[in-house]
Amino acid sequence: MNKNISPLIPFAPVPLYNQLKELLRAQILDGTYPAESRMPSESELGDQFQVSRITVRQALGDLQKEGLIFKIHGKGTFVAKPKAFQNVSTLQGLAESLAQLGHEVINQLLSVNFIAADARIAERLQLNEGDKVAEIKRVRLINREPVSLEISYVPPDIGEKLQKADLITRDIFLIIENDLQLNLGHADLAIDAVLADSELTKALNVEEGAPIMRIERLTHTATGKPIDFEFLYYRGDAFQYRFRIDRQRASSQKF
Amino acid sequence: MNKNISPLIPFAPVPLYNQLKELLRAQILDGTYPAESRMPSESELGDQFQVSRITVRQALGDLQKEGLIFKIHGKGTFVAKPKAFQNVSTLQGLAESLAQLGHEVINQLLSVNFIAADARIAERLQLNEGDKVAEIKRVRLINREPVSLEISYVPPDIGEKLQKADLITRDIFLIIENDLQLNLGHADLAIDAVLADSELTKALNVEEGAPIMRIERLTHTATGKPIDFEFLYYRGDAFQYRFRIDRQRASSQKF
DNA sequence: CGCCGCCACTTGTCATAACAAGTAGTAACA
DNA sequence: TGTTACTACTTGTTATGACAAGTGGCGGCG
Repeated sequence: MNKNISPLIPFAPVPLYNQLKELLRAQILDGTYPAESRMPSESELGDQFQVSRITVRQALGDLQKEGLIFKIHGKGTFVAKPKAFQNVSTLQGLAESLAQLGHEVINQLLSVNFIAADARIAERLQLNEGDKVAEIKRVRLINREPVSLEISYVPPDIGEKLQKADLITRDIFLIIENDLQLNLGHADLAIDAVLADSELTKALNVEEGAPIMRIERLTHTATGKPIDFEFLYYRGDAFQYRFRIDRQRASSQKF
Repeated sequence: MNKNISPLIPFAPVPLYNQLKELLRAQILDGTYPAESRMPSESELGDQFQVSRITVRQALGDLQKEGLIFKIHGKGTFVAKPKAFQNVSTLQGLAESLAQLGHEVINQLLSVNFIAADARIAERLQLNEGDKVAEIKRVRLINREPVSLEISYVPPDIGEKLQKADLITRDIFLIIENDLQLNLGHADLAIDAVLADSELTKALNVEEGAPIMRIERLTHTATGKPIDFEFLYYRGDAFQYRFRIDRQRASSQKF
């Protein structure tokens, strides 16, 4: 019954927080801490492994970056569900194709405003015209060059929580699924091409009238409730390549 | 001449480290700290803005995550070059298409070994057979499911530095370009299909004989020196889609 | 001249401590 | 009964301090 003896070795070549991180990762994967369950508090973990809270936070922070756990201020630390969002991936794929190895991808938060929903937004989110919605504007930078402007409309309660989350480095869907405890279901998309207006010229650093690809995306929860209505504007000249999606052939083909 | 008055406001609704992060980001972008230059040390920044080193490190850590700066242990903190790696992106693109919004992508470090180069590795890296090379094995997990095994061979000096870097959360090309100060040039690739052997079955959690797509990639520095020879093994069933790359057409096309 | 060791400086790790802020349950009060 | 206020818990932020470890320069010694 020596389970309480700390397996963490001080002064080892591996930092304490790394040892703790791997230990906790193993415990999460082997079911010691099941999905959705609350983990011990930071202080408890510190007592248990005889390390300071700073060390615990460093380990937990890394695990959160990996998506294995998530935290809620004032409540605790929880194990994330292994499931992830499946549906829009292939559509987003065509936008993200440039964001590959070696490219830095940064999200820049332009604004978060609470406005009255116009007819179209209200209809999509199943609200009444004039109801308050949160409008989040973000610019995605690849190689420090703006490539897309993303304008999202979400119900005000969701908007407030998103506002407090880390919209710059964390993925918006991860935040919705984990921190907000909502399961995402499907998304409807429409794609067309437009010309850059004044807002787009400023945000994307293109000339007025430049070709812009617009993606309209309405994301639903697993229960079918629309939760996130967005417009994604991509610079046309950021797409040097177009992809055609073919159903899988056997294998072996050269370029 | 009030430039030395700290613009950071304690007790503001925005945390100090966030204010500092944005301030430094602005200074980097406006050229106060040019690319490649060394920034003030953490202690100096702390003195300058009257905050503790922990706060400075939190701000710098976030900026490093964004790829704006990089640190070298014992030397200092440096501004990253805006430039990024261009060439292999489209090739990698076909592998990463699943790793889109809402999918958690984790790199798991299996092993780092220093071994004697066999004939093929030696030839590719322009070494002599039997010379020591570093072998790095990583598994890429998407949605907590293993999808690819990546085996990289690099010269031993590079390998040692990579070993000390954060291979789990940071991109290997970013580390090579920034921390190691090497400019990447082009990459040669070959793609074929193989059957899973015992190592692959274990690493990728597939059955023996399952179809595996293999990508052989030799990455060169800007000066043409081969620096990274890798085998990327992707689960065949992880590729529901195949892409064909076409040169850009004007715009506007439907799916 | 070349090598080695010391020293100053840097980032990395870790402890202790305090208070802010969010959450939730409970007790007191109207 | 309902609402408010308090309290105990959590994570978030920040300070101070210390030592480890990596880098590079400088000086001394062979």
